Amino acid sequence: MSHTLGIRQAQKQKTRQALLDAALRLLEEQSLSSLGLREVTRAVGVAPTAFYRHFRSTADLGVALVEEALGSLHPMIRTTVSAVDDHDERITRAVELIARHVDAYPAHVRFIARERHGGVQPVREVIREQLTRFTEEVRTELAKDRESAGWSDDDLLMLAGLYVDQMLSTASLFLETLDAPEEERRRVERLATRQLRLIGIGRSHWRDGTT
Amino acid sequence: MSHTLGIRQAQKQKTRQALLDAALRLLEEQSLSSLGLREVTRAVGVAPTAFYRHFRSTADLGVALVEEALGSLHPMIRTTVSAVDDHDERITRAVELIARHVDAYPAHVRFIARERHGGVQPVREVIREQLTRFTEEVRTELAKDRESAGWSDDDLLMLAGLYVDQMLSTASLFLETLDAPEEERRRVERLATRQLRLIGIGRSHWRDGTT
DNA sequence: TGTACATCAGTGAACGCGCGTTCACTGATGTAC
DNA sequence: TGTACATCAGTGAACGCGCGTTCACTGATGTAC
Repeated sequence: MSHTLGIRQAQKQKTRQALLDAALRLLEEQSLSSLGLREVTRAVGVAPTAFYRHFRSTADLGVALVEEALGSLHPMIRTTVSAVDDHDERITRAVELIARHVDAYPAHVRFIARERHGGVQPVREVIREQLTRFTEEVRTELAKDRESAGWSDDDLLMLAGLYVDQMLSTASLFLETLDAPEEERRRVERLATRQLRLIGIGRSHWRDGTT
Repeated sequence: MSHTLGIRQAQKQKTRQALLDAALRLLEEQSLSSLGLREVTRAVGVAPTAFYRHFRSTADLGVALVEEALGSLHPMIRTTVSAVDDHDERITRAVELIARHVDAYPAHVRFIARERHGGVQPVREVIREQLTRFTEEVRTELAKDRESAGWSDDDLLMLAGLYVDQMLSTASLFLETLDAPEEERRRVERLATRQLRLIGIGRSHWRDGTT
């Protein structure tokens, strides 16, 4: 830590983070388009006007939350998809990774699922951009497999899209098992594993006779 | 029409439908949890208090919208999935059906995509129930294929879930192409077709060597 | 190290506004005879 | 067919409340010399 922040900057950061944290908690039970600025400041214990020192609006705060939720996820995706050679091993790892991520950051996952198609346009847009990046990163990793020889970039992107959709859908199912018996969670794990396996089988026989 | 409604009942139905239509239009640019009762009645041109003659709350209206959006879809799904024997033909038909449905009812589709993970619990719940029904219906249709011989009910449900997820994701992509050049729509058509085809290939090789 | 001035995160009062909900009502429609 | 009463979809005034935003402010932190 060579360049320590001044006291003033550090305090500002702290308040900003408190606003983000409070908003995320409030968003577990409502959507961004109904989140009030006063609601957030009340939860933090600062004056309503303090909000404007950090964000222009709740939509602006939402954009910051997207970056907090998805920004740090890229390296993780990358290493998981590429990690192993054995297919079943890779699938098991991916499903476990998703389960652990949902456990660790349930509010972030719920926020993304909710606002991906939510009522706040700039937030939808920035989520879409991040998911596009993810899909392209997955394609890059898939391209490295021996199995991808002869695949067009376009077909690889199609496959990557299928995987990303599948991961989001699985994350959303895991969210619903947070307050459910362990049995439910194992059911979802098994379902997601088989779905990924079926996609993998489709991949390995893609254009078998047509090339 | 043997049992005509009385004048009073007919007028009531008309107002109720006007409220649903106005709400659906307003929901194109916001989510249900921020939709105001006064907003809806203002758009229809009735007094705010008239709202209570039809719905207990905007959440209640949301539940009615889900039934309007998804209730009538079951026979359509059923016939499309089963219709044809040829795989590619079936896929082409399904993708076209989705495209046409999104064209005809964009606001309904957007509403379902938005509120599926939205901030209003009873609405989420009723959407989940409908989607579960769809998945089970798709399983029933898949079970009729010759190809499904030897498949467990559980595996068929897994496959049906994959198809339903895929259809929702495709509908959502088509939504984004409504104001885009025709070229974009054809791109989505092609993407969805290939993804469904890949899943179909996975299906036909499922457990090739393990049974 | 000390002093004088600049910066700026957070304050608190005030505003106008639209919200959901209550209530007693009106008058067209429905029903019983 | 006509009359007397019941029903009930939609009205309009009123309420208390929390909202987003403005503004001049305070006082701790930062900076220049």
